[in-house]
Amino acid sequence: MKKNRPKYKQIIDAAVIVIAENGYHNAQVSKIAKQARVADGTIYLYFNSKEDILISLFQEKMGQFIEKIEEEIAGKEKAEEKLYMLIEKHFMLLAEDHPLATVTQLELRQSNKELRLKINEVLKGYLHVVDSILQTGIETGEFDSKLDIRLARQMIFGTIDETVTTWVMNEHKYDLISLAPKVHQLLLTGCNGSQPA
Amino acid sequence: MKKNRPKYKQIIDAAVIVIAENGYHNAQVSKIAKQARVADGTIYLYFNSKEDILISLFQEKMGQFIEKIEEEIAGKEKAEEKLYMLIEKHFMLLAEDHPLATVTQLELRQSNKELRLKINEVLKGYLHVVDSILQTGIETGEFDSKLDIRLARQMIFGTIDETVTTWVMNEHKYDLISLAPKVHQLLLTGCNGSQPA
Amino acid sequence: MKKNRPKYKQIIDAAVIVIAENGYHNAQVSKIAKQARVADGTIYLYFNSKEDILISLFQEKMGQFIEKIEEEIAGKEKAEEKLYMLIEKHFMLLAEDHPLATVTQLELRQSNKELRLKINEVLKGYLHVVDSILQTGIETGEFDSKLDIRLARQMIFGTIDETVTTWVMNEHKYDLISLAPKVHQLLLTGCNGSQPA
Amino acid sequence: MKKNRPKYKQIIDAAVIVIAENGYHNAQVSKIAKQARVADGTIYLYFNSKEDILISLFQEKMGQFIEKIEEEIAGKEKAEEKLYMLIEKHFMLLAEDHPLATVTQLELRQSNKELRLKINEVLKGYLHVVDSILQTGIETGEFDSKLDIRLARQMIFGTIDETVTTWVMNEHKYDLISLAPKVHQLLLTGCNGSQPA
DNA sequence: GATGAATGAGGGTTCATTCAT
DNA sequence: AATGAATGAACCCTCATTCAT
Repeated sequence: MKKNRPKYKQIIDAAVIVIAENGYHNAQVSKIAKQARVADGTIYLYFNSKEDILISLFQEKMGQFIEKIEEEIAGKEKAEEKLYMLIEKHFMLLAEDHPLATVTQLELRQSNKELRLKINEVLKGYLHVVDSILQTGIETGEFDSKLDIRLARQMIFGTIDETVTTWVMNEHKYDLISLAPKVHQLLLTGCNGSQPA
Repeated sequence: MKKNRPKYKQIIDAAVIVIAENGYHNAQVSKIAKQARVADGTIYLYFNSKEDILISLFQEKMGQFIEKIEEEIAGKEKAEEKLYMLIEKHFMLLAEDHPLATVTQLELRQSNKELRLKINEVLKGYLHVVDSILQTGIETGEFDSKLDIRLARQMIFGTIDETVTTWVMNEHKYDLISLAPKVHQLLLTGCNGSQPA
Repeated sequence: MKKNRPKYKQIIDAAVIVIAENGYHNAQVSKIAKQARVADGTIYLYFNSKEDILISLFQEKMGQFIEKIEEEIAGKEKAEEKLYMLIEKHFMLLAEDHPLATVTQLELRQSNKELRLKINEVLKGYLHVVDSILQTGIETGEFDSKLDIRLARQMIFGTIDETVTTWVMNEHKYDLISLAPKVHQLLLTGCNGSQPA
Repeated sequence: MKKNRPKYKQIIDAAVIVIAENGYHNAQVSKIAKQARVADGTIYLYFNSKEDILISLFQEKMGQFIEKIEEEIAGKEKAEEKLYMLIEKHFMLLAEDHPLATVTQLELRQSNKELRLKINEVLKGYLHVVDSILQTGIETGEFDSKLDIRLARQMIFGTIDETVTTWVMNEHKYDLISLAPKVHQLLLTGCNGSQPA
């Protein structure tokens, strides 16, 4: 299995650094190879194409990302708490890895439509987590039973994503994690609907 | 003034179509010229560079976009109504111009960081409109006075944007405009906070 | 006759200035037109092509150049004096028109082989003047009767030309005209051969 | 070291041939690559730009040129003999490589001012050789002690250069080398001044 | 497995020239 | 005669990918 060989991760980590430092359009394969301390040709022993590196990067990183969030959420019972953990962990994981945040929020979005569709495939895992939180909330009666799950999911993802992107655009110059409570509050009331608290 | 000559708009409209059909990275200047029925060199009588076409495209289209929304909003008094018009008009304008929707939601985001920063400059006009709605709502007592305007703005823009992007990603195959009431409802309760209605 | 219409000279003078200021490769037709205060298209009422401007420029300027030198020389009897006037006048005419000097010594030499051959055609007029001086010198006994006229001519032209080019390369920062006596002395002894003075 | 790999010389030799055959302005990189039997991109593994090819070409060829002349001169004691060897070797080296002669005398002079300045840098090596001959001549008493070295150097270089250029312009149709004795004679008396031989 | 030299297709831009007004 | 907007051919360079070693 190629994914278990040390150079596989080595190349992906190199790609994150190179893209964060140089931008998507200046992240040539040869730069990634140099950063990973392998020969250009070696890249192609582990990946089929440059695009494959980027998809794998996203899968690998987003996979860990979702796993960690799921662990965090599993321990909570109420949807409200789960939502809070989702937001906080999301912010934390990106706040502690600036290059990754830059790559996922800005650089990887410069890829072509085809690649973005594949990335969206990976994102579905994240959206399932959001859905399950909403489902829990409806079952526990925390959320309005008439809540449109698809729209609520778009609101939650859209708001969190926009918040992180704005933070990255502002060059990480304020504290992202401390925004979690307010974002949580905003989204929560959105999901509550007009029902009494 | 170059912007008033017919070929200026002709080229921008051609650019929207070519980018929508071929994707950002396959939108060669020569293709845009052919679509606009002008010679390649003519492009450079109206624009300084390919990037300049894209920035102008965004400014031109987004400028009209914001203008139309502002007209719509001006007639309403309550923040709630203004917010509704913002969402509905936003959806309508993009629903009636699929190529433009594809270009603004997917393709133009593939541009490099520098171009994206310029695009953000243009977007500020939109965000000001959102801010003024929020301000109105706080003044009329419709919204929670402790509302964090920056976060609320990010929620509103993030949600609307994500909703449109998802619709585009799904190849416009369901009706976007009819989502307006529910999105409105979601965002409204988010802004209301826990105060009684 | 096109050459007598005022715009003809106007364009040629503009060309000299534009080439001197911008260099041969940055002397676009549109720049020359702007400098001459005519429309781009007007150029082509007076010249067949850009190359034609350059050839005409050289013919016009070099024609006057040779005329002036011939006038100066006609008044002298001895070859030695004629040679001195040739050198001094050559230096003077270029020293008093720096843009022309830059254009003829540096910029016009960047033209293609074909143009250079045409320029050489024009130069023949100058070389005939040199030849006639040499002829005079041989007839008066001032110069060695076994002198190879072609080589002597190349020495005279080559030395004068190289001296001017070096002066232009050094940005005209020393006095060219005052070099005339020494250059004259050098060339004269070269022509004298080993015969007693 | 790139300069020692076989393709480096291969490309430079191809450039000489392509420029000689097509002229400076028709010597596209792709033509040079084809002549050198390498891919276009390979050129850029050895040179930074097209201009870099030309500078390297001149340095490489002129470097060998000067070296060979120096070897020849070192064996002679009298300035007169050294001068003769300079002229003869200069003529010989160009007479036996027509493409190189065409390139150095005609084509490379069409380059822009910046490139020409770099070429002049290389030419200084040649001029130093001329200077050292003049110095020798003054020390041995062969040349007039009041000789202006700068002007004499310009005469020598200008005469030789003009002689070669004229020969190239006439498509090498007469024998260049056999002109050496007469050119030598001309330049020698120029340097002798009026002193007795 | 690993290397890195070699490949070659692809595109934004310039500018001499034309021609309808 | 004069204009200047429009034309479109031409070219240097980059970089993802390959393959002989």
